[in-house]
Amino acid sequence: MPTQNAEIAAVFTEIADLLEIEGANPFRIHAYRNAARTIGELGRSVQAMVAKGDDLDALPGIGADLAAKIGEVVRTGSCALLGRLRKEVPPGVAELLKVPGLGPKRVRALHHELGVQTIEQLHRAAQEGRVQTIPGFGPKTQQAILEATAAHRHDERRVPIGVAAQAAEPLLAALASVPGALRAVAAGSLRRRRETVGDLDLLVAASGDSPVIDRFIHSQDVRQVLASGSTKASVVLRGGLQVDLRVTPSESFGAAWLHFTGSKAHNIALRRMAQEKVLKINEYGVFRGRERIAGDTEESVYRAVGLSYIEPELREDRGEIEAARQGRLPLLVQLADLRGDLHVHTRESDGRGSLEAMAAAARERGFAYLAITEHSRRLAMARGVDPVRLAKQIDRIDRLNEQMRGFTLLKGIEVDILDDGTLDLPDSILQRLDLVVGAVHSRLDLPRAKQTARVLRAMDSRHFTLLAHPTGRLLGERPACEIDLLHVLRKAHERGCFVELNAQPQRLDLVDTACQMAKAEGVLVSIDSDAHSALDFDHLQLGIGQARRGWLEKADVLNARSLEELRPLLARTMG
DNA sequence: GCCGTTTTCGGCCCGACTGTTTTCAGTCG
Repeated sequence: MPTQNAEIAAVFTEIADLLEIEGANPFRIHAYRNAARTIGELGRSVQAMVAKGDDLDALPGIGADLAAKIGEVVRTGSCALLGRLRKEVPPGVAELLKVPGLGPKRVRALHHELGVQTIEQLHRAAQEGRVQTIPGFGPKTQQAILEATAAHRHDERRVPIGVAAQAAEPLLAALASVPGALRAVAAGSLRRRRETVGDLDLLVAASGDSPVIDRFIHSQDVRQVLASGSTKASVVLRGGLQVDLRVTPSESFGAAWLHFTGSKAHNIALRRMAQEKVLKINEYGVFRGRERIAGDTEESVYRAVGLSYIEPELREDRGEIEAARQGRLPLLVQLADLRGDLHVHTRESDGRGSLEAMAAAARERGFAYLAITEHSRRLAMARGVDPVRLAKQIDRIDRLNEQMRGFTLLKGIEVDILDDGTLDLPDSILQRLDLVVGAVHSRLDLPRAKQTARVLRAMDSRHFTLLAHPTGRLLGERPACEIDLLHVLRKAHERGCFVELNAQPQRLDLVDTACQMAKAEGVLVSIDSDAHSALDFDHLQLGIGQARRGWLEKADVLNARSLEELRPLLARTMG
């Protein structure tokens, strides 16, 4: 199997991490990170480009040196620089960078002064009070480290769904091409679109003599084979992800898919229903006595127990079985329902595409509108705009809109909600916009009452339209801030404004249960990419998955509205 | 390490906060 772009990106990311701990030139480090991002987001296979002899240094941020290193990684799977760095920095130390509050300097100090090499050891050192003995570390830092490492240990094995989905794609393609394989699909939490995935569960329908398992365990991506039999195999990929593969005959495909999709709680509830009807469900089908009465499709299994088909995203035993029984399952929102995107950046702030390029990309996806929402001045690092620059962009958008037919750019801003709940830009400029997306980027550590009051005050602004990434959480990196979401949602309903489901893979903020809460409170959810390049529109698929887990239907989604329907909804908040 | 030149070396990412200081280093977004 090919060297994935993601693997090359991982090599460069690791190099950057290790260089950082060594205290290398920050711009050199940045070059490696930038290259990792470019390659990770590239729509084409870098390996294929190397094979064709394409000029890699034509890619932005890739020069002669990095192009050569890419070639090296494609050929050998690694590169000499990484090998050298790994010898100099013990394994695990780079992991310490993931602990919130720890950067390269502190990691180096912890390693040199205390010999700490793993998050586990760091946790113990903090518990034993050794961290605060290092110069520059005090009791508060030690306490913060203690809490952060405790949280980190909790879910360290799960990967974000964006990563899992990307890993699954080439595996499924390879499996489907094995002789005798009829169909290869994802199951498990990936198919249920959970925001993080522990193991990848893959299912292949194949004839009995198909060499699916053999090909799978001998593929280049596999680092370790944990188990391998005639119908299932478990392996660990080079990236560390565990993959469980099941092979099933096609007559049992539906039952197997249902079984391995789960969730466990959903399956148990289903089997209980079947028992009442004197039926038995397992991964091979639905049985009455010895007679197999269903199982080739999932629909047939549900039908056999008197239920309509339940979408995978709902299969959590959170009321979906009762809803199916009563025929009141939601008709879940789909990617194709989205008519536009209300949170997007261009290179005017920290995005990478031009206004025109982002508009073209949105249009290409069949969108009717796109809101341009740069950061505001407070976020200086992201080149946030001040009123003067924003006014210029407004004029540019007006001119651009005059040239376009059937597509509209909306004038917006992702304005910072300051510590006291005021907005980072004056009303005089906000009133010229079609929508104002408000976001918290600082002081995510405020106590619940203060954080809530801060956001409520921001919503009091007559121009406030949409609350971006409402909890600020970053998967595996930063927990959600303390905030009373119910209170915020009720305020949003009262003010006629909206909340966002930010579809960035590391955010997916709101969580599924909060989507349900928004729906219950009558607050429309905007599913936005927060795109910083044209490729980021792909993230919307993840947002849709999350929304579906939150039982959202087309009618619950703000940007599933046509422009004509959207305008008055935005206007209502702007008066 | 890349880039863009006034073509071969200097600029690239900056403001605010926190905790630890006694004037600032480290981290974050």
